[in-house]
Amino acid sequence: MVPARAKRTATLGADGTPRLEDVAAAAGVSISTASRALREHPAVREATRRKVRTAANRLGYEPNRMASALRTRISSFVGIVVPDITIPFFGLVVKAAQDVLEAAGYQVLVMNTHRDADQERQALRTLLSHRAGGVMVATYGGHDRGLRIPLVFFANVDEEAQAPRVVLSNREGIRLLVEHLVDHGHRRIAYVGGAPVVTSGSERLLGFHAAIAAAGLVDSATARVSDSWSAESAEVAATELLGASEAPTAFVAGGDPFALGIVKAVRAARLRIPDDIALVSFQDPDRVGGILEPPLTTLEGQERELGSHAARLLLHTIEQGSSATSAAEVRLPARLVVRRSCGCDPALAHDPTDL
Amino acid sequence: MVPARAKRTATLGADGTPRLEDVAAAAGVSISTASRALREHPAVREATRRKVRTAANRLGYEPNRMASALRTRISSFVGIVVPDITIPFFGLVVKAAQDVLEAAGYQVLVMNTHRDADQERQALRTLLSHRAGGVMVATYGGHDRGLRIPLVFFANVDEEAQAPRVVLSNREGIRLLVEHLVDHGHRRIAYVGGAPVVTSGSERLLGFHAAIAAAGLVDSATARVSDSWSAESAEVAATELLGASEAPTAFVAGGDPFALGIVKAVRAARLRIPDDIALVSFQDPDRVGGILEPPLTTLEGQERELGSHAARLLLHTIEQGSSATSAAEVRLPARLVVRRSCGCDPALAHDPTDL
DNA sequence: CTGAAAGCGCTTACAG
DNA sequence: CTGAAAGCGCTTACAG
Repeated sequence: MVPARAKRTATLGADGTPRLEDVAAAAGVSISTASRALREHPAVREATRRKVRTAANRLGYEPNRMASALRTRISSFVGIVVPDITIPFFGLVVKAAQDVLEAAGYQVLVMNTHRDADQERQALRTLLSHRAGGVMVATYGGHDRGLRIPLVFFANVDEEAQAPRVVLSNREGIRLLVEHLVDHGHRRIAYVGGAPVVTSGSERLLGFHAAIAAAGLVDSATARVSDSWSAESAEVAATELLGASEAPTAFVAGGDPFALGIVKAVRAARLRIPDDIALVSFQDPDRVGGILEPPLTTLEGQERELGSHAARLLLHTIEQGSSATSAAEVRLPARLVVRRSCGCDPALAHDPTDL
Repeated sequence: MVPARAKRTATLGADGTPRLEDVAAAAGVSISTASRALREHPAVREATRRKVRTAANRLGYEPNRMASALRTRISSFVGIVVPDITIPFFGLVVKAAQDVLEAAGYQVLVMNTHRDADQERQALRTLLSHRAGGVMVATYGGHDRGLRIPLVFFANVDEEAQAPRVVLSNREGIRLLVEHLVDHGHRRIAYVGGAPVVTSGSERLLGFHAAIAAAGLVDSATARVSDSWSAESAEVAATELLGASEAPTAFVAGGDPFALGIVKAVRAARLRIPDDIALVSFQDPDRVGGILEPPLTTLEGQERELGSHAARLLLHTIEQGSSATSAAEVRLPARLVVRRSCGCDPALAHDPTDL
């Protein structure tokens, strides 16, 4: 004879976790009823619901989302594809996106591509194999336009693709930076930024050329560009520019690593910022604030806005189904944050034209 | 009559993606054979294999990993639970772990707990519902000891739990830092670090008291502690300590935000590092290097080692099954990196006792 | 070497 | 209000 207790012990699933079947058995109802009760289906008597919930709690039942996703065809995943999650900019964007995506019930799969189109392709395949409900990507060119997943681009975009996107005001931002230097009286302004192989590289570079032209300055080979987005490459470029005969009096950095490299080059040349050389940057390498001396005049960081906007846009795109594949574009406005590296003393004046 | 082409067009699965069934039909074989062919099963004729592969490629077939995971009971997920992925320390650890985990065929689900035990519990439940094969956690106390998932702790550990762990040499590291200051001749040394609610907080604090005692110094309420791990809290604490009658001549920071707060407090007091006040830190807030002036004497960063060790340990634990739940502990050795904030001039001498 | 059938853990029309 | 049955897309003994 089997002891009474043994009858109570549920026969767990083969993987050791209790299944719906075990909950149903423990509650003395059918599997269908157990399923409905747990998902608050209205057509379940309150008493039954309670019985089932109690059993589920007692067994520590946690529904298998792989199984329910398979059955309902509702994915619980969304992918985010970035060059590298340890780059602070992307880390912050991903975090902001993750917060809204998780609130919507999705689990986020973050994939790093290391700025490599092949790895991006691979990441997208992996996401497809997990039947991600949608994907956010900051592209390096590796996505396949025939991909059958709702997709939104952020930061780095494939211009040709028919997909919604949310981007920074790259050109406009660089223009604000250049104009500010011009207001300070600078005429020989150099640019060090990312290579135009990706949106953030190309739009900022274009923006620099346009702004220089608009200011009526001569644009004489003072733009340097790097594939690696490294401080080292920027340091080399800035050192070279500083050593030229007609050396620049001011630098525009096309991103935080570039600003850092420029700072190092200027220090190595025993020059001072802003006294000898002015510096403004698209992004601030000193994200926590207060480390870098002097603090940099930059654009306002918009990682959170970028991430949450892109996430909401993706959610929207997923809901739409494949019906409306309009290529909505959200462009976040650029705002200048004046600090000291440009030559301003924010404590005294906010408008550099007052100087 | 159906046109010939229609017969070729596979009937896709209800979610629009081709299924194994579609590949099989296109290749003119059974579903079982298609499955075997795609997974390189030896008992499949080369010609058949080729037919199937061709069909799969033509259709853009990507196996549904949810379905295969369900069938094989082999999870494709592993979870990593951290306080906040945007904290550089955790970002780097996660990245390193992700690299080894992905190489082993897993997808990584990163969960943020915001230093909240309840959110940690919730994260673990979510991971369970996705039938993660294992979990790496830097705990804030929210994990359930009855959790049925292979688990390894990293950085922040539950001492009571029976689980493998990989941690920094917190005590030893702080001792190296304190001893170095003592070698510089300091006698009034203050500590600002994290609250002892988590391993990195408690072990470092304990390490400070022990090191001070070992050096024969008086330990007079010069240790300040913060729950928030914020630079702001450290700035307040350091300002207070600097204003005291017997003000410290040197600070030990229990983590990077604390170092930053101390730097700010010292600057605000118009004191210089290291001339007026020496500073050493468990971690370097200037991760890219070269921003902070003077560069900080710290311990060597071990994020990559921590991440990859923990990942490998988890992989090992998963393989073992539930059989061997030994609580292996890996403790990474602490190494001092002498820079300038302690008073050393690394260009002149590496051994401070030479000064 | 290949195929038919069972089953992983769920959900949901369809009956009752 | 509840249950039996089919099926999501796979894999894998079991026959042949």
